[in-house]
Amino acid sequence: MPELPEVEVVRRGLVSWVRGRTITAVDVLDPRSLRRHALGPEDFAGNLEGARVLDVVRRGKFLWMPLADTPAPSADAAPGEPAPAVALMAHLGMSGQLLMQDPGVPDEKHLKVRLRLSPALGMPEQLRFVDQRIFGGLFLTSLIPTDDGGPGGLAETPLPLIAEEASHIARDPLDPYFSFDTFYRRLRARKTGLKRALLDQGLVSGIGNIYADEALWKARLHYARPTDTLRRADALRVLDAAREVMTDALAAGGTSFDSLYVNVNGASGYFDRSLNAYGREGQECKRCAAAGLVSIMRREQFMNRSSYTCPVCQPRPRNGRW
DNA sequence: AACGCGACCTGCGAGC
DNA sequence: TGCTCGCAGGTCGCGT
Repeated sequence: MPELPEVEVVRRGLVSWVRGRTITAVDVLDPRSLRRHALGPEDFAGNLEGARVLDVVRRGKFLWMPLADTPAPSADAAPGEPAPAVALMAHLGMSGQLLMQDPGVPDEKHLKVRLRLSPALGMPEQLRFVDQRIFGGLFLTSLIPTDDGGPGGLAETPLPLIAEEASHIARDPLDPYFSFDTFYRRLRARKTGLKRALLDQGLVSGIGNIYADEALWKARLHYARPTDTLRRADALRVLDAAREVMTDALAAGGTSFDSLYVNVNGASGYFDRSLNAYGREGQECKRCAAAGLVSIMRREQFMNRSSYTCPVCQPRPRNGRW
Protein backbone atom coordinates (compact mmCIF):
# COMPACT_ATOMS: atom_id res chain seq x y z
CA MET A 1 0.00 0.00 0.00
CA PRO A 2 1.64 2.96 1.06
CA GLU A 3 4.83 3.32 -0.91
CA LEU A 4 7.60 5.81 -0.27
CA PRO A 5 5.66 9.04 -1.01
CA GLU A 6 2.77 7.98 1.22
CA VAL A 7 5.06 6.97 4.07
CA GLU A 8 7.04 10.18 3.74
CA VAL A 9 3.82 12.21 3.80
CA VAL A 10 3.01 10.49 7.09
CA ARG A 11 6.51 11.04 8.46
CA ARG A 12 6.45 14.76 7.69
CA GLY A 13 3.04 15.15 9.23
CA LEU A 14 3.97 13.21 12.31
CA VAL A 15 7.22 14.92 13.13
CA SER A 16 5.68 18.30 13.90
CA TRP A 17 3.04 16.73 16.13
CA VAL A 18 5.01 14.25 18.20
CA ARG A 19 8.62 15.37 18.46
CA GLY A 20 9.50 16.16 22.05
CA ARG A 21 6.28 14.77 23.50
CA THR A 22 6.02 12.03 26.08
CA ILE A 23 3.91 8.90 25.71
CA THR A 24 1.75 8.78 28.81
CA ALA A 25 -0.35 5.67 28.15
CA VAL A 26 -0.72 2.90 25.58
CA ASP A 27 -3.91 1.04 24.70
CA VAL A 28 -3.45 -2.11 22.66
CA LEU A 29 -6.84 -2.90 21.14
CA ASP A 30 -5.63 -5.71 18.88
CA PRO A 31 -2.42 -7.55 19.77
CA ARG A 32 -2.14 -8.86 16.22
CA SER A 33 -0.79 -5.44 15.27
CA LEU A 34 2.14 -6.13 17.62
CA ARG A 35 3.00 -9.47 15.97
CA ARG A 36 6.56 -8.35 15.46
CA HIS A 37 6.98 -7.33 19.09
CA ALA A 38 8.11 -10.70 20.41
CA LEU A 39 7.75 -9.83 24.11
CA GLY A 40 4.04 -9.13 23.90
CA PRO A 41 1.65 -6.22 24.48
CA GLU A 42 2.47 -5.71 28.18
CA ASP A 43 6.17 -5.34 27.45
CA PHE A 44 5.36 -3.04 24.54
CA ALA A 45 3.17 -0.76 26.62
CA GLY A 46 5.42 -0.89 29.66
CA ASN A 47 8.44 0.25 27.68
CA LEU A 48 6.62 3.06 25.94
CA GLU A 49 4.90 4.66 28.89
CA GLY A 50 7.06 7.54 30.05
CA ALA A 51 9.21 7.56 26.91
CA ARG A 52 9.85 10.77 25.03
CA VAL A 53 9.79 10.92 21.23
CA LEU A 54 12.99 12.40 19.84
CA ASP A 55 12.25 12.38 16.12
CA VAL A 56 10.49 10.57 13.31
CA VAL A 57 12.78 8.99 10.74
CA ARG A 58 12.39 6.66 7.80
CA ARG A 59 14.26 4.10 5.74
CA GLY A 60 12.31 2.93 2.74
CA LYS A 61 8.80 2.22 3.97
CA PHE A 62 9.90 1.65 7.57
CA LEU A 63 9.18 4.54 9.91
CA TRP A 64 10.46 4.86 13.44
CA MET A 65 10.64 7.17 16.42
CA PRO A 66 13.86 7.16 18.43
CA LEU A 67 12.96 7.36 22.10
CA ALA A 68 14.49 8.81 25.26
CA ASP A 69 13.65 8.01 28.87
CA THR A 70 12.58 4.46 28.22
CA PRO A 71 12.30 2.34 31.39
CA ALA A 72 15.22 0.52 32.97
CA PRO A 73 17.22 -1.82 30.75
CA SER A 74 16.85 -5.56 31.16
CA ALA A 75 18.11 -7.26 34.30
CA ASP A 76 21.07 -8.88 32.57
CA ALA A 77 22.58 -5.56 31.52
CA ALA A 78 25.84 -4.74 33.28
CA PRO A 79 25.49 -2.12 36.03
CA GLY A 80 26.33 1.35 34.83
CA GLU A 81 26.07 0.36 31.21
CA PRO A 82 23.97 2.87 29.25
CA ALA A 83 20.57 1.63 28.18
CA PRO A 84 20.55 0.65 24.52
CA ALA A 85 18.94 3.16 22.19
CA VAL A 86 15.40 2.12 21.44
CA ALA A 87 12.83 3.20 18.88
CA LEU A 88 9.15 2.70 18.24
CA MET A 89 8.93 1.16 14.81
CA ALA A 90 5.93 1.39 12.51
CA HIS A 91 5.27 -0.28 9.20
CA LEU A 92 2.02 0.53 7.46
CA GLY A 93 1.88 -2.71 5.49
CA MET A 94 -0.96 -2.59 2.97
CA SER A 95 -3.52 -0.62 4.90
CA GLY A 96 -1.97 0.96 7.99
CA GLN A 97 -2.60 4.56 9.03
CA LEU A 98 -1.05 6.74 11.71
CA LEU A 99 -3.54 9.41 12.72
CA MET A 100 -3.36 12.30 15.16
CA GLN A 101 -6.72 12.58 16.90
CA ASP A 102 -8.36 14.48 19.71
CA PRO A 103 -9.61 12.27 22.56
CA GLY A 104 -13.25 13.01 21.72
CA VAL A 105 -13.02 11.47 18.25
CA PRO A 106 -14.75 8.06 18.23
CA ASP A 107 -12.54 5.01 17.75
CA GLU A 108 -11.98 4.13 14.13
CA LYS A 109 -13.41 0.78 13.05
CA HIS A 110 -9.96 -0.73 12.67
CA LEU A 111 -8.22 1.08 15.50
CA LYS A 112 -5.48 -1.24 16.76
CA VAL A 113 -3.23 0.79 19.07
CA ARG A 114 -3.68 4.15 20.77
CA LEU A 115 -0.81 6.20 22.20
CA ARG A 116 -1.79 8.97 24.58
CA LEU A 117 0.64 11.89 24.50
CA SER A 118 1.53 14.58 27.00
CA PRO A 119 -0.63 17.67 26.39
CA ALA A 120 0.76 20.30 24.05
CA LEU A 121 -0.91 23.55 23.13
CA GLY A 122 -3.13 23.21 20.08
CA MET A 123 -2.04 19.65 19.35
CA PRO A 124 -4.09 16.43 19.28
CA GLU A 125 -3.42 14.21 22.29
CA GLN A 126 -3.59 10.81 20.65
CA LEU A 127 -1.55 9.03 18.03
CA ARG A 128 -3.61 6.17 16.65
CA PHE A 129 -2.55 3.18 14.60
CA VAL A 130 -5.40 2.03 12.40
CA ASP A 131 -5.02 -0.99 10.11
CA GLN A 132 -7.65 -2.95 8.25
CA ARG A 133 -5.58 -5.86 6.94
CA ILE A 134 -3.06 -6.12 9.78
CA PHE A 135 -0.10 -6.56 7.44
CA GLY A 136 1.41 -3.54 9.14
CA GLY A 137 2.25 -3.17 12.79
CA LEU A 138 4.12 -1.50 15.60
CA PHE A 139 7.03 -2.85 17.62
CA LEU A 140 10.01 -1.77 19.64
CA THR A 141 13.43 -2.15 18.14
CA SER A 142 17.03 -1.39 19.03
CA LEU A 143 18.93 1.32 17.27
CA ILE A 144 22.25 -0.01 16.13
CA PRO A 145 25.30 1.82 14.83
CA THR A 146 25.64 2.10 11.09
CA ASP A 147 28.58 3.30 9.08
CA ASP A 148 26.48 4.37 6.14
CA GLY A 149 25.38 7.75 7.44
CA GLY A 150 22.21 6.73 9.23
CA PRO A 151 18.63 6.33 8.16
CA GLY A 152 18.94 9.11 5.63
CA GLY A 153 15.64 9.06 3.92
CA LEU A 154 14.46 12.59 4.33
CA ALA A 155 14.89 12.74 8.08
CA GLU A 156 15.54 16.15 9.50
CA THR A 157 18.24 14.85 11.81
CA PRO A 158 19.85 11.75 10.35
CA LEU A 159 21.42 9.86 13.23
CA PRO A 160 24.34 7.49 12.81
CA LEU A 161 22.01 4.80 14.13
CA ILE A 162 19.52 2.65 12.30
CA ALA A 163 16.63 0.56 13.53
CA GLU A 164 17.79 -3.03 13.61
CA GLU A 165 14.67 -4.20 11.80
CA ALA A 166 15.36 -1.80 8.93
CA SER A 167 19.08 -2.38 8.63
CA HIS A 168 18.64 -4.69 5.63
CA ILE A 169 16.70 -2.05 3.71
CA ALA A 170 18.54 -0.17 0.97
CA ARG A 171 18.33 3.58 0.53
CA ASP A 172 15.52 4.97 -1.59
CA PRO A 173 16.01 6.92 -4.83
CA LEU A 174 15.14 10.23 -3.16
CA ASP A 175 17.75 9.74 -0.44
CA PRO A 176 20.70 12.11 -0.94
CA TYR A 177 23.04 9.24 -0.03
CA PHE A 178 21.57 6.88 -2.60
CA SER A 179 24.33 5.52 -4.84
CA PHE A 180 23.37 4.74 -8.41
CA ASP A 181 26.69 3.03 -9.04
CA THR A 182 26.12 0.61 -6.17
CA PHE A 183 22.56 0.00 -7.30
CA TYR A 184 23.60 -0.66 -10.90
CA ARG A 185 26.41 -3.02 -9.94
CA ARG A 186 24.11 -5.08 -7.73
CA LEU A 187 21.32 -4.99 -10.31
CA ARG A 188 23.57 -6.43 -13.02
CA ALA A 189 24.65 -9.22 -10.71
CA ARG A 190 21.07 -10.46 -10.38
CA LYS A 191 19.40 -12.99 -12.59
CA THR A 192 15.83 -11.83 -12.40
CA GLY A 193 13.28 -9.54 -14.00
CA LEU A 194 13.52 -5.76 -13.68
CA LYS A 195 10.27 -5.22 -11.79
CA ARG A 196 11.10 -7.89 -9.26
CA ALA A 197 14.41 -6.10 -8.67
CA LEU A 198 12.71 -2.71 -8.31
CA LEU A 199 10.40 -4.18 -5.68
CA ASP A 200 13.29 -5.71 -3.74
CA GLN A 201 13.68 -3.38 -0.78
CA GLY A 202 17.19 -4.66 -0.14
CA LEU A 203 18.32 -3.37 -3.54
CA VAL A 204 16.44 -0.08 -3.71
CA SER A 205 13.71 0.85 -1.26
CA GLY A 206 10.46 2.75 -1.32
CA ILE A 207 9.19 1.47 -4.66
CA GLY A 208 6.01 -0.60 -4.59
CA ASN A 209 3.66 -1.98 -7.20
CA ILE A 210 2.23 1.37 -8.34
CA TYR A 211 5.46 3.30 -8.71
CA ALA A 212 7.27 0.31 -10.22
CA ASP A 213 4.71 0.21 -13.03
CA GLU A 214 4.82 3.98 -13.43
CA ALA A 215 8.62 4.05 -13.57
CA LEU A 216 8.79 1.17 -16.06
CA TRP A 217 6.21 2.84 -18.29
CA LYS A 218 8.04 6.14 -18.18
CA ALA A 219 11.34 4.43 -18.99
CA ARG A 220 9.71 2.30 -21.73
CA LEU A 221 10.94 -0.90 -20.16
CA HIS A 222 9.10 -4.19 -19.71
CA TYR A 223 8.77 -5.67 -16.22
CA ALA A 224 10.37 -8.94 -17.28
CA ARG A 225 13.47 -7.37 -18.79
CA PRO A 226 16.39 -9.44 -17.46
CA THR A 227 18.45 -7.37 -15.07
CA ASP A 228 21.74 -8.85 -16.25
CA THR A 229 21.27 -7.43 -19.75
CA LEU A 230 20.38 -3.91 -18.63
CA ARG A 231 22.60 -1.21 -19.97
CA ARG A 232 23.64 1.57 -17.67
CA ALA A 233 21.48 4.05 -19.57
CA ASP A 234 18.42 1.80 -19.15
CA ALA A 235 18.96 1.46 -15.43
CA LEU A 236 19.52 5.18 -15.06
CA ARG A 237 16.37 5.93 -17.04
CA VAL A 238 14.17 3.72 -14.88
CA LEU A 239 15.73 5.04 -11.66
CA ASP A 240 15.25 8.64 -12.78
CA ALA A 241 11.68 7.79 -13.72
CA ALA A 242 11.06 6.36 -10.26
CA ARG A 243 12.56 9.46 -8.70
CA GLU A 244 10.39 11.76 -10.81
CA VAL A 245 7.16 9.93 -10.22
CA MET A 246 7.74 9.65 -6.48
CA THR A 247 8.80 13.30 -6.20
CA ASP A 248 5.64 14.38 -8.00
CA ALA A 249 3.50 12.08 -5.86
CA LEU A 250 5.09 13.49 -2.71
CA ALA A 251 4.29 17.02 -3.84
CA ALA A 252 0.68 15.96 -4.40
CA GLY A 253 0.44 14.48 -0.92
CA GLY A 254 0.70 10.86 -2.07
CA THR A 255 -1.46 8.59 -4.19
CA SER A 256 -4.77 7.35 -2.99
CA PHE A 257 -7.80 5.77 -4.55
CA ASP A 258 -9.84 5.73 -1.39
CA SER A 259 -9.88 6.65 2.27
CA LEU A 260 -7.42 3.87 3.13
CA TYR A 261 -4.43 6.01 2.29
CA VAL A 262 -4.37 9.21 4.23
CA ASN A 263 -1.97 11.55 5.97
CA VAL A 264 -1.92 12.03 9.73
CA ASN A 265 -4.80 14.48 9.45
CA GLY A 266 -6.93 11.97 7.57
CA ALA A 267 -6.69 13.70 4.17
CA SER A 268 -6.05 11.87 0.91
CA GLY A 269 -3.48 12.73 -1.73
CA TYR A 270 -4.34 13.58 -5.30
CA PHE A 271 -1.67 11.81 -7.30
CA ASP A 272 -3.98 9.10 -8.65
CA ARG A 273 -5.07 11.64 -11.26
CA SER A 274 -1.54 11.59 -12.63
CA LEU A 275 -1.04 7.85 -13.05
CA ASN A 276 -0.03 6.76 -16.54
CA ALA A 277 0.08 2.99 -16.18
CA TYR A 278 -1.24 1.61 -12.89
CA GLY A 279 -4.92 0.70 -13.02
CA ARG A 280 -5.31 1.73 -16.68
CA GLU A 281 -6.18 -1.67 -18.18
CA GLY A 282 -8.22 -1.27 -21.36
CA GLN A 283 -7.42 2.42 -21.71
CA GLU A 284 -5.20 4.00 -24.32
CA CYS A 285 -1.51 4.41 -23.66
CA LYS A 286 -1.16 8.17 -23.20
CA ARG A 287 2.24 8.34 -24.86
CA CYS A 288 1.16 6.33 -27.90
CA ALA A 289 -2.00 8.42 -28.21
CA ALA A 290 0.07 11.60 -28.17
CA ALA A 291 2.09 10.17 -31.06
CA GLY A 292 -1.07 9.42 -33.02
CA LEU A 293 -0.97 5.68 -32.34
CA VAL A 294 -3.59 3.54 -30.68
CA SER A 295 -2.38 1.12 -28.05
CA ILE A 296 -4.40 -0.39 -25.25
CA MET A 297 -2.82 -0.81 -21.83
CA ARG A 298 -2.88 -4.37 -20.60
CA ARG A 299 -2.89 -5.98 -17.19
CA GLU A 300 -0.98 -9.17 -16.51
CA GLN A 301 -0.30 -11.26 -13.43
CA PHE A 302 3.29 -11.05 -12.29
CA MET A 303 4.53 -12.02 -8.86
CA ASN A 304 0.92 -12.69 -7.83
CA ARG A 305 -0.03 -9.11 -8.48
CA SER A 306 -1.09 -6.95 -11.39
CA SER A 307 1.33 -5.32 -13.77
CA TYR A 308 0.18 -2.72 -16.25
CA THR A 309 2.11 -2.18 -19.47
CA CYS A 310 1.76 -0.72 -22.94
CA PRO A 311 2.34 -3.52 -25.47
CA VAL A 312 3.73 -1.04 -27.99
CA CYS A 313 6.19 1.08 -26.06
CA GLN A 314 7.09 -1.53 -23.43
CA PRO A 315 7.57 -4.65 -25.57
CA ARG A 316 8.24 -7.93 -23.81
CA PRO A 317 11.89 -8.95 -24.08
CA ARG A 318 12.44 -11.87 -26.49
CA ASN A 319 14.70 -14.85 -25.76
CA GLY A 320 16.21 -13.16 -22.73
CA ARG A 321 17.45 -10.24 -24.78
CA TRP A 322 16.16 -6.78 -25.35
C1' DA B 1 23.33 -17.51 -2.20
C1' DA B 2 19.58 -16.00 -4.56
C1' DC B 3 15.28 -16.64 -6.41
C1' DG B 4 10.23 -17.27 -6.25
C1' DC B 5 6.36 -18.83 -4.05
C1' DG B 6 2.90 -19.04 -0.33
C1' DA B 7 1.33 -17.19 3.95
C1' DC B 8 -0.26 -13.56 6.66
C1' DC B 9 -5.36 -10.57 6.99
C1' DT B 10 -9.97 -7.99 6.01
C1' DG B 11 -13.24 -5.97 2.98
C1' DC B 12 -15.12 -4.69 -1.37
C1' DG B 13 -17.34 -5.25 -5.86
C1' DA B 14 -18.66 -8.35 -9.58
C1' DG B 15 -21.09 -12.21 -11.02
C1' DC B 16 -24.20 -15.93 -10.33
C1' DT C 1 -30.41 -11.74 -0.85
C1' DG C 2 -26.43 -14.25 -0.21
C1' DC C 3 -22.75 -16.89 -1.74
C1' DT C 4 -18.15 -17.28 -4.03
C1' DC C 5 -14.44 -15.44 -6.33
C1' DG C 6 -10.90 -12.25 -7.42
C1' DC C 7 -8.75 -8.26 -6.11
C1' DA C 8 -6.11 -4.74 -3.08
C1' DG C 9 -0.57 -0.03 -2.64
C1' DG C 10 3.86 -5.27 1.58
C1' DT C 11 7.03 -8.27 3.83
C1' DC C 12 8.78 -12.45 5.65
C1' DG C 13 10.24 -17.23 5.70
C1' DC C 14 10.65 -21.36 3.56
C1' DG C 15 11.96 -24.69 -0.03
C1' DT C 16 14.57 -25.23 -4.16
